Amino acid sequence: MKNENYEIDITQCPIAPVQKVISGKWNMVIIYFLSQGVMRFGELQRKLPGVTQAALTKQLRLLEEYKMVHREIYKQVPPKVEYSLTETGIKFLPVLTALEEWATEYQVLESSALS
Amino acid sequence: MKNENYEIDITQCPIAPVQKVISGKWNMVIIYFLSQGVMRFGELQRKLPGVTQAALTKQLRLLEEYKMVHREIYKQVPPKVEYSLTETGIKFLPVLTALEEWATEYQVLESSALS
DNA sequence: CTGTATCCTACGAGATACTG
DNA sequence: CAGTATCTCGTAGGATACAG
Repeated sequence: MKNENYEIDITQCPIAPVQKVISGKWNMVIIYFLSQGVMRFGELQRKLPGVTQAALTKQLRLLEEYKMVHREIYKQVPPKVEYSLTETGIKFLPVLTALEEWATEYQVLESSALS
Repeated sequence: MKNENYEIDITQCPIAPVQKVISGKWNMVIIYFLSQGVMRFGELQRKLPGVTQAALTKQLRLLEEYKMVHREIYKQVPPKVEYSLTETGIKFLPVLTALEEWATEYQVLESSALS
């Protein structure tokens, strides 16, 4: 009961199955920041202006489910939770780097060639 | 009136501004298929099982706006429209390749390490 | 501090029917 | 063939309040 409702099953396109991982408003941004090191919930939230606790939590749970991020809970008061990339998440970084490079170029285009 | 309503403006994360380009259910898949060559509307639709004309059209218009795809209209009856990647779109391919590689590995994980 | 639990709204995207 | 025009629905994601 995890991807039964996900109708994209195209054998012709290898990226279709992982489309959900890269979608989502904050996914990539979260991964980006986590690539710089382990972070606590609050830290992460402060990095993402405009995200609400509820939204951030939901996104993190998703990324956890996708095995992208690891959640380390410290049993203490006040609570402390640290997020970090998993092996799979780390293997994803080349994608992020490529995207980052492209984004930089793209921005140049946007400010020159576009209206 | 194009990104005024797009509140992510984080200077700290370079990929935030292009997040919209990679989101969307079909964007990446479309780019993937267009990377294999110029395609007509109908061809593209047949490649994407489950997509409706309305949805595909909308996505293509978006990708056009993002300067990712080029739309070539042949003034004739019946109409013929060909879609292809722009320069920006082609520069994006490394990202797609990286994602593709990762996706392949990821699939392996999903079928072995996951329940 | 790090969450849940609701409520609410905007938007993506499918279904369907119609046009040049 | 390649679109538009509506309608509808599900869901992502914001606001807010409360909890351990």
